Amino acid sequence: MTTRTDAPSRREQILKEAARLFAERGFHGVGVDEIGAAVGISGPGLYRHFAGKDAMLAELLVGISGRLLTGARRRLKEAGDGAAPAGPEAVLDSLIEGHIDFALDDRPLITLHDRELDRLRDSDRKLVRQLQRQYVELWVQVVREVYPHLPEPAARSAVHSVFGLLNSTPHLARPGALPGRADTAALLHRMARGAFAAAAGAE
Amino acid sequence: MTTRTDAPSRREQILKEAARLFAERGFHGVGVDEIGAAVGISGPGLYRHFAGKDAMLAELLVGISGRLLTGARRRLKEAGDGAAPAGPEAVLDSLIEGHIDFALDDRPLITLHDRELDRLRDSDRKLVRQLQRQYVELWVQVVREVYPHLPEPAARSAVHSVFGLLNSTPHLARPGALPGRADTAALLHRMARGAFAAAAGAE
DNA sequence: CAGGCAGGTTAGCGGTCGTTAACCTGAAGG
DNA sequence: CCTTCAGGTTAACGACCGCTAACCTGCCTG
Repeated sequence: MTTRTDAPSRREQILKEAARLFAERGFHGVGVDEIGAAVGISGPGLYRHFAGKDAMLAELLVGISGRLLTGARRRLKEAGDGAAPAGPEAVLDSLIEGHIDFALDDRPLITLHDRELDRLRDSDRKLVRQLQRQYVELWVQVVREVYPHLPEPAARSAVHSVFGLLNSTPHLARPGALPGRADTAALLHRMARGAFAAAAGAE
Repeated sequence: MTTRTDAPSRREQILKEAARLFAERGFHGVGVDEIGAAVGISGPGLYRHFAGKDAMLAELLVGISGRLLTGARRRLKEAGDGAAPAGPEAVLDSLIEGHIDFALDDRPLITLHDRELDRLRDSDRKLVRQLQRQYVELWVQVVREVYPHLPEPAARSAVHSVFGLLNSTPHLARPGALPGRADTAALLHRMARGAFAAAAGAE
């Protein structure tokens, strides 16, 4: 059978370029003509695929938040399966690894994720915030299993701060001039664990 | 003599409100009429104080980068003075403390600092980037004094990541619902030190 | 008291931008 | 072969926005 699931399908092509442009110059800083030009069509042709410029941003942000959350849930469940369920430390490592993969592979989306949220319609913004909140709470629970005496507010602050740390990848040198992906991922992972440990240390 | 250095001087008032609005809705998302309204005058009255909207953003970003850098240099020098010069660990703590103070006191500026840089004229952008680079290099040097066996590229990445961690404060709950300023500062400080230690740990 | 100037005001211009309207075209289907 | 339709095109509209022009006004100063 010839089902080609890898077809980039124009729609996804548009979303990818739009994400890049929005991340580079901000939502209001990019015109629809530019987005069209980036995929080889021009201006209003985009309206055959999306209801409007807002709809592109909405689909991007909902998609990001959703994928982050479902990925985290999958990792949590996988850790719980198996004959010997993994300890909370392994689950935390898995969450960190997943977030790093995302931050390294989809830099533009990471940038958009906490930058253009306020440009959404109320309903979309609520949805995205809800997904984000669930993602955070999932992390908070795991962190508190690893460090049981860390109070919940401190754990939540720590999670947000570690997100800030992991999401700093867009600032880490433009092309591949830096120490290779694997090394960067390892460094970020170590720092995240170190930050959590220190958060739980003196409190 | 009657020199009142505390006069909020309209100009600073405008800058403060502009910073808040830019941080909330993005540079392109805010109109000059809104900025004017925020300080009680309306629209074009701003042009008595600034050459244009771009000039406000430029002054904000140059000001931030400059204050961060001069603050860090001052702390470095103060540590070197005195009969018993402070060790590198104390200097690093001082840098972290200064950055946290800034992040907690000027949230809108922190947000603008790495978000709207590309909206500047070439000359201003170069200046800001140069100031930022010097600030980063200053941190890198101090970090490498504390952890001498940490290679420079890793140290630079670690510094950027810690900035991401410290600059996450805008995401930490809107009003003062969270655990008080001092506790937040202490938590961030601990996490930053833990992250650096972990960065130097396995490499 | 005259004059200048700092610091406002409103009206309006010129450009840009998101969106719609109207039209075109090539490929698939009966 | 005719129709249909997905996926484009260009033209143009309406709104908005940054900025300028022209004018006003109270305060300081000689």
